Amino acid sequence: MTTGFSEPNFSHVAAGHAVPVQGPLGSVLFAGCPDLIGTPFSYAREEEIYGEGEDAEFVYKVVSGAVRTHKVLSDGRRQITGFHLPGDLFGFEQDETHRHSAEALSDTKLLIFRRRQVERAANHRAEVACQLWGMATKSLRLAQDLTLLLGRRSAQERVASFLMEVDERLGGNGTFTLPMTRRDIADYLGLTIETVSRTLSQLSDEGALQRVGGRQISLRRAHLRRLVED
Amino acid sequence: MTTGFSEPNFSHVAAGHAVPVQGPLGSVLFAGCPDLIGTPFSYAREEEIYGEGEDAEFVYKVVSGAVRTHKVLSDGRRQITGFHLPGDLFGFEQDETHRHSAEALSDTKLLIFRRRQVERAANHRAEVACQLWGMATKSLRLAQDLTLLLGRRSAQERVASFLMEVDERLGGNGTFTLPMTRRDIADYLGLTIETVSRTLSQLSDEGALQRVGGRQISLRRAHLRRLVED
DNA sequence: CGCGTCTTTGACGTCTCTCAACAGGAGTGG
DNA sequence: CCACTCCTGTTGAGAGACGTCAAAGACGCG
Repeated sequence: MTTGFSEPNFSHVAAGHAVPVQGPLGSVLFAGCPDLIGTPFSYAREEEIYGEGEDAEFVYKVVSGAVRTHKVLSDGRRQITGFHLPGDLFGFEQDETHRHSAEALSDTKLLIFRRRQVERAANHRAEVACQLWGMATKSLRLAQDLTLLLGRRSAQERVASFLMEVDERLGGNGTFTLPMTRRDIADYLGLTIETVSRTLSQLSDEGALQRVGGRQISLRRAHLRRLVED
Repeated sequence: MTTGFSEPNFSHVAAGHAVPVQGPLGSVLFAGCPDLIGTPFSYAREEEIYGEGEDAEFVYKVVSGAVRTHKVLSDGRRQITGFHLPGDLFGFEQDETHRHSAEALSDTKLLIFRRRQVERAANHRAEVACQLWGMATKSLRLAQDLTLLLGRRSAQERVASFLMEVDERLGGNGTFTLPMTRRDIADYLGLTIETVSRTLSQLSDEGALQRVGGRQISLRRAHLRRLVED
């Protein structure tokens, strides 16, 4: 099942992390709209891209690196609503302000678009509006998958499901390095870092995966799949 | 319980009531597109509108009544992903099949649109595509709010937040009758019916609300608001 | 009135959280 | 090269919130 990574939002864009980064002028985002050329921009690890409540002036597309978007309560509880990898578009809002925050997981390159320009293009070109509609629909489906995960799945199911999703997004060969900390994982899965850590140890003991250090993981996918059957 | 299987007999209904189309909220859906006239259709309480995995041939707009959409796991665990009230559009998918099920909470009237027709209209008219984009974005925002609720809020916060949301969507005067069962509430909030019931009793004991029978509720909104501050 | 469904309440179990200590790496400076 | 610190991750013990199981009350409907 899906754990809510936002996937590349336009099917004609090459899928996965191995997207060849086209030069800023070669971006196929909003193809056919030469006026919608994104501006390249770089962010350092843990750098904030925008904060909740700020004016939503720009829209962002990941070129390389990774981004998380999240919401926070006043007492510090945090819920990550999505991880965004190369090819993903994020930061769109209906209102004038962002309803969540966005930060770079690692050193990250983005393309930035002026929201007003994108909206104007959508108003005039059905093709662009349909792309945006499709993007929103896809994000919605991912959010609803996450809803099921958070509302009805155990800690073990959440972690197993998460690992399989990461594997898929990062190449799907069963071996990868987690690009985020335990805290990010916990705040995405609605758990604590201790529960995430314990669950990983338990999965390792059961032979569902092998670990090298904290981040590098090899999955036994058949084993994991049995744990999250729906 | 539902015995009647809803099989939208299109031509029959269309013949019966070819009616001008306008939502009760006054919004005209797909204005300026006379070819996008929805067909009225009625569903009984608890009747299935469509099921997970079925072909997504139609899109639906609520005229009166209420609808729930949900996902289920093979062992019966259920997560309601949304309640849809008059004016809401639901049932749109990116793929060819529905990723969740939809049922009528109470006797419900809908407008049914052929998905292909809507998509064709969106492809030609930026105005229509923008409407669809806006509705999808609104649903997305609600889904992300639910994500935070499920991932990081206590049972009391979930129930209190839910009650305020229902109040708002049902007029916002603080007194209303819940249109759904405890099971629906529980499956929406990621809790059990016992926990929902106990939490309601507790809120009542604390003076945060008053109850008449099982469904009718008067909120002390100032009190409730303190419980869900973010 | 009788029956089924929905809701409430109680007793108990358990999964996850909280609090706390410790281990392993990476970076820094002596 | 080693000592030190910071940061992330792991593990343990105990607590607490919510779930499970069970029974009884409330409500609606034929």
